[in-house]
This record gives sequence, structure tokens and C-alpha cells, in this order.
Amino acid sequence: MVTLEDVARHAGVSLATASRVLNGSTRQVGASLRAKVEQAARQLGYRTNVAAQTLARGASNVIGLVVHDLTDPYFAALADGAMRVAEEQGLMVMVATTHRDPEREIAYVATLNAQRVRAVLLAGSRIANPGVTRRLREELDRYRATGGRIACVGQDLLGADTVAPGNAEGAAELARSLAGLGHRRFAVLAGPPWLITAQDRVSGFTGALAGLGLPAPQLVHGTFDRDGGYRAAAEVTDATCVFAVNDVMAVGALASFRDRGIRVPQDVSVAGFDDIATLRDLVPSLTTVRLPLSDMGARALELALGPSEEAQEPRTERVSGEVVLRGSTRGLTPQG
Amino acid sequence: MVTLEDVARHAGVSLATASRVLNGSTRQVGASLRAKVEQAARQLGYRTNVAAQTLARGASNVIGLVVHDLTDPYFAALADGAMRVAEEQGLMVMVATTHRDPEREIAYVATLNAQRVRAVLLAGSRIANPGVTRRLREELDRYRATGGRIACVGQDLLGADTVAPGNAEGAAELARSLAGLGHRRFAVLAGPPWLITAQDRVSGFTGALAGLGLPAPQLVHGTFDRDGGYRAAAEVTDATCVFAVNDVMAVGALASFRDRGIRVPQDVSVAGFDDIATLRDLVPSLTTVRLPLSDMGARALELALGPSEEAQEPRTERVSGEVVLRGSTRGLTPQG
DNA sequence: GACCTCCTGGAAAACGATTGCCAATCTTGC
DNA sequence: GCAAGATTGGCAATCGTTTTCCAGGAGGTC
Repeated sequence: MVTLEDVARHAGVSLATASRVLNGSTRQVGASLRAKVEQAARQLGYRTNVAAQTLARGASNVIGLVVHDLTDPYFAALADGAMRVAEEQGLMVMVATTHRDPEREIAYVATLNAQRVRAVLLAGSRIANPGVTRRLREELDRYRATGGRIACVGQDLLGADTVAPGNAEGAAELARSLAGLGHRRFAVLAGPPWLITAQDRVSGFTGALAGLGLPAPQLVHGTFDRDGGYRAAAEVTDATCVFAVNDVMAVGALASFRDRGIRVPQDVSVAGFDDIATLRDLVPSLTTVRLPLSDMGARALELALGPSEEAQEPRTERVSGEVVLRGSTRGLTPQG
Repeated sequence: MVTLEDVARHAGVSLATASRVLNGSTRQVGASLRAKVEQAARQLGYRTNVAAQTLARGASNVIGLVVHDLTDPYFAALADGAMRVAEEQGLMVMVATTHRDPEREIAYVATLNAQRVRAVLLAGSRIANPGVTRRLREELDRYRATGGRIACVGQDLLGADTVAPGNAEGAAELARSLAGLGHRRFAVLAGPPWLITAQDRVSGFTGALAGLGLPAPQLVHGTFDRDGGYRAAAEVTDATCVFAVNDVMAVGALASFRDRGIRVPQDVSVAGFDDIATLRDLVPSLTTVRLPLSDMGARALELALGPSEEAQEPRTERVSGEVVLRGSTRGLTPQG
């Protein structure tokens, strides 16, 4: 294991000089010594020991990213955006997946705190559970107290900088668009009642329908994934249009209808949310609300790394979704 | 910033005792002191400084994972499997995405070496470029020389433990299955010529056709992603069955045919490779070769962490793919 | 030529843990 | 009741950097 001391000795300089040459420093080093050190480092195959560097500097070059599930393209896209920014800044990314277990989320924040990561990004919906949220906040506060930076993608519930997708607004806009196509009787595949992202999308959707004087939609709860959409779709009765609160659930719904011989969009229209890139080639192509996921991930990291602005209010940056009408929804004659 | 020394003082014990209580040690500590230390740690909100721990122990609790692109579900599935094992072992995962740039891959290995990660997992196809491969090997050797462990998913080209999918064999088996359906004239959307995974799948496929006495397929090269499949499909002439060397390309091919009014499978059959979970709900559902991606990622990490078996030959573990015939391919009458 | 400033190089003190060794106490077998 | 052995606690060295401070030399000004 080659250490900086080896390099210094080999180059005939002091430890301090070697350090100044090889790792950024404000101090200048004379050209001849500088060359000697660089050559010695190359010859010996020296690699900085980042642990020692982190210890000495008191700051690491790592950021932590906590997501629910990397195989969910939603989180993969967020992660991709965050990693793009991280690379630009010369930072490494430590990824933790909670698989939707809030306890694990808390534990990972503690672990990332122990790692003294520069910033923690929390992606994914908060859950409506005051006890868990309080303990997560405590853990985050502990982290923040020692200089840690935090940003979230999702709801502004943790007193941290947040990139907040316009879930309610996007769903409302979608509801109005679908109503504009002539739909009157809706069902919502609503996901888990405790998931705030799901809640917001449901309430935005139903609120907009109410605003148009339309009857309340049928709500079917279930899991937030493909199978949840599949199962929930089977319980839909008497609707011309089904809104699944995310694209992956919409895919499940499409499969469910297909398996039962119900045609989309002829017999029922289906809409989702997120506009996952991998799913854009579905047939029928999915009407949805587009979120700029990769940019949201990137933006969240930028927020976290931005100027600390001590004691200032945490910033919340709203991102609005854009309704994209595609083949999975069809227009109805006014008589429906 | 609470340090172990603060905890020790607060508990009225020595640094050594506090360390032994709070971080695993073979040494026993008496019950009363142990309780005092634990309480002090809790009260003060102590979090181990992992950088210091890593430095003192000379070993970190982090593994590095190098992938091409996290938004590609292939890599997401591999990463998911690796992270499952990592969590079981109490390790954190640092993820680096190369976006298929081999220079970045080399640079990331150097960075992960500097981080003194316990193991590096290299996922994704090697490229057929001796110069780059040599420099990557040099960097890996440097890492290995200091005790680093390495495993790959893909080709056994780096002298490291490898989980090697049976690309050639799987493609050959697929070719035989498709021939069994009556197909005689094939096209292969072959991806980039320098990508070894793509090469292997192409050669396995064409080899099997030759073995059956069938004419060589039309080869169309292109990028390894959805758009590559889309574009390559447009150049196919006179084939009853198209093999895209991965599922994502097959999705592009399906879209291309659809856009041009060519029906799948009535007018042409399409097959892919990998059996990506997110794409299982496509219509027509994709004939493909299933790889246990998540398990492969998990296995790779297990190999890397396994007993070091000094100077032993690197182990290569073969994983075979399983042909899954689905709706995107149809049987032809013997006359074709 | 004296004095001051600026610049470069090195010695040594952190940074926050782990752990080898020694000493003190407690068991245990006789 | 005592020696030998087993436990337990603490001191201090160590891990590989960064960075503060100090010393010496070069260059500039009066």
C-alpha cells in the first residue's frame, strides 16, 4: 500500500509538499519539486487514501441518495439526474434502497451521517405516519446539526430543501383534460392510502372533477406498483375512464383489462402519471402527466449543494407536470 | 460534532472501552460500563465517524459498483441484486455510471480504489479495444495489489471472478427455437460491432443457424439501446423473424414496425434477449431469453466478497439463459 | 545597507477512530 | 488459602492525510 509518505520520500521532499502537489491546495509548490513529486506518484502508483483525507479535511466527497427501489424507473431516472450533477462536481454517490420500509430509511440516514456524506438526497414519497416522520426528522436534524445538507424530492415535510412535483395540480389538469374528452364516470386506482404522493394525486384529480360538477370517482386502493394496478383494475365498476396514480400501475391496469377482454381505449380509457421513458412504446400508448424526473434529481442535488444560507427558510422548488394525451384515452361523444 | 472521546468522557470510561462497546469487538465489556456507554452515546447522539474507522481498521464498509446506465433496466436489476447482498452484509454501495465511456470506467476504478472500497463490481459488456482493456486491467491490478476484490458481470476478460451469462448459448438456443417454429430467413439487430456481449449473442445465433443448415441472417449494426433497435429495424429486408440482441432494442424494433404498419407477429416475428421485467406487459409480449439479472448481481458480489483463495485462478460462474417464447413470435407453416 | 514583505518548504499537531499490551481484579481448582 | 488462568479496563501507538505555524531566502523600497 503506497502512502503519501512513500511518495514524499521517493521524491526527496516533505510530506507537506507532496500533499500540496497531489491534492488541491491554495499553496504554490516550485516547478521542480512539483515535477519530482508527480513523477514519484506515477511511478509508485500512488492513490490517495480518501478515508484519511476525509478525516483530515473533515469533509467527504460523497453524497448519499436514498430511494425506494432502483428497479422502479421513476427512481432510476431521479438517480440518473442526481448522478449527472454529482459527476460534474467530482462527487461520488452512495445509493441506498429502502424497498419502501420507513425504518430502513431512517437507518440509512444514520448510516450516511456516519459516513459524513456531504449531502443526503431523499427521493420518494413520504408516508402519512407522524411517528415515523418525527423520528426521521430527528435523525435528519442530527445530521444537519453537524453540517450535513439535505434535499428531498417529493413533499416538503422534512424542513429541508425540496423539489416538489405538482402532483395535485398535474392530476387536476389531467382530470380536466379527460373531462374535456367527454368522460363523466371515473375510477381512480389510488395506491396506498398512507402514501402522500398518491394522496395528492387522488385529491387533485377528485377536486378538479368536483370543480367541474362531475360525480366523485370510484376509489380503489392498493399497492403502488404494477401488481397493485393490475388488482385494483379488476375492482373497477362502471367507469369510462380509469386514472392510475402512476404509470407503472397503469401498466398493470392495461394488463388486467387485456386479460379480461376489455379493450383500451374502446371500452375503457386509462391514464397514468410520471411519463416513464421506458414505457413510452406501450400500445396503446399511455396518456399521462409528464414529470422531468432526471432534471428533478439533478435539481435536488444542486439545491442541497447550493449556498448554505444559514437559518434561512428551506427552499421549495415546484415542478409542474404536463398532461400528455395519447392513445390509451379516447374522446367520447357528449352523451358518453 | 460528537466524538467517541466525548462519549467516553460523558460515560466516565476510557476511549478503548467506549470503542469496544459501540463498535464490534471481540473483547467483552462489563454490563454496567456497557450500559453507561450506550446511554451516553444515545444522549449525545453519537454517530461513528466512518472515515476515522476506515482509516484505523484499514478496511471500509463500502463496495463500488460500476454500470453503464442506471436507467437501463438491465443494470438497474443487476444493481438491485448486488444491493440486496450488500445490505445483508452491512455494506454500503457506491454507484458510478460510465454512460458507456470506457475512459470513465477506468477513472472510476481509480476513484473507487482511492476510496479503498472493499470490492469493485464491474457490470456490463467489455468492449473489443485492446488498449483500453489493457489500461483498465492495469488499474484493476493496482487495486488488487492492495487487497481489493473484483468481480465482473459479463465477459471473463479481466482476470477477475466473473458471472458470465451464456450469451452465445442462449442466443443459439433461441435460434433453434425460432427455427423450430418454421422460420428460415432471419435478421439480427446486432448492436455495436465492438460490444462483446452483442458479438457473443450474434455469433451464438448465427452459429446455431449454420448448424441447422439455414442461410446466414442479415446483420444490421447500430446502437445498443431502444433507438438503435428502432433504426436498425428499418433496414431489415426479407426476413420472417428479427432477433434484437437485447430487449430494449426489441422494443425499438416493435415501435418501428408498428409505425410502418408492419404487424408483429403476423408479418414479422420479433425476439429479444434479457427478459426485462418492466417490459413483460408489452403487447405483443416479447419472446426473449431470460437471464436472472438480479441474482447475477447478487452472485457477483458474493463472489467478490468470498474467500480470497490467494493466487487461485479467478472463478467464472456461468449463468444460462432460458428461452421464453411469447406472442411476438409466431409459428410458420413449414412452407414459410 | 537595513528593513519589510512575499513566497516556498518543512516540522509537527491535529482529525477520530482501533487495538496491542500491560495491570488489576475475579475465578477456579487444589 | 494460594497460584494459575481468565476477564476486564486503560494507556498509548497507529492509521494516512491536511494544515498551521515557523524559518529562511528572494526581491523591493527607502
